[in-house]
Amino acid sequence: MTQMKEEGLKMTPQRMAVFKLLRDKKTHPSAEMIYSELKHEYPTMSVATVYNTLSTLAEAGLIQELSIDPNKKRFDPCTAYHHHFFCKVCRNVFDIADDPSFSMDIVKDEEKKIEGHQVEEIQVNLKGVCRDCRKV
Amino acid sequence: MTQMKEEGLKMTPQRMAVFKLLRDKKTHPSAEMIYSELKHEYPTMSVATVYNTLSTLAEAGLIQELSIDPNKKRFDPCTAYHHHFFCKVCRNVFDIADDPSFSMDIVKDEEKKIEGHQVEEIQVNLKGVCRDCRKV
DNA sequence: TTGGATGCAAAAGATTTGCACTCCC
DNA sequence: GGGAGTGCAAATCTTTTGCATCCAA
Repeated sequence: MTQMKEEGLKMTPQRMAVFKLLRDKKTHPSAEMIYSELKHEYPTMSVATVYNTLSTLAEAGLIQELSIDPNKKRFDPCTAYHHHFFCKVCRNVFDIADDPSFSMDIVKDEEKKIEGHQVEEIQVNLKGVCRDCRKV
Repeated sequence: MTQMKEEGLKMTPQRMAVFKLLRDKKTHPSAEMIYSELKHEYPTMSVATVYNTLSTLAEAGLIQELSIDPNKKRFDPCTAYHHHFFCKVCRNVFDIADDPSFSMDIVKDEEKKIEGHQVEEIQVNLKGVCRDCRKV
């Protein structure tokens, strides 16, 4: 939580609540999901604040914005490199460990260029049906 | 273009126009971009038709829906496996060849499961600043 | 002929914006 | 005290939906 202070961000209750909720959940929630959960504890909190906070935290590199759910942005408190799996049925996002038998060399070198483009970020998105939904 | 017929889809002028435009452009346009371009040639075409057509073509496997632009869905007429690069400055999407030094074994096996999840689709998304925007 | 496709407008869902007020540093 | 952060509502942008009409097969 002190990482926020290190980044020069003001430690407001709202920001800490968003950051904490993101860390406590493994669901990679969207802004709306975060808002729904927090408004019980912080009845005056507004959606705008949630959106503001999420982009501030993402810019500071404390969280990661995922482009895996086709309908909305999802957020991950873990910025270490790993893959994600999106279930087309339940729409949950799962973390996938960066197994060596299933990784890319490129990711080891953040400064690498590809076909002349400066790569700053890599997201590996798997989609399908998750283990829970397959059973149904 | 005959692929549409093979998939049992009606060959309407609107569908053919969307499919053709997608093939002629390398920009991986969004629905809105496609609509803007086509409404000159087909003044009565509606956005709904563009959206309908895109999801129909995607379901039939003739095009691919990309989750790389955080703000909107983008579409790719090439369904062969390859990576994509998204420029945060100009917001263009570039194709990246699936170089062996930069690929994943997993993609060779469409039926593979990962951590119990059934994988149907893989998208590798690179983000950063494209070669053209770096020069500016 | 006829069921699927289209066009239109309204609605829904996600995100942003403007601005006055608040409160962290 | 000052400026960043917040709350609220309205606006914007993307996508979906309902329904009457149309047309490819």
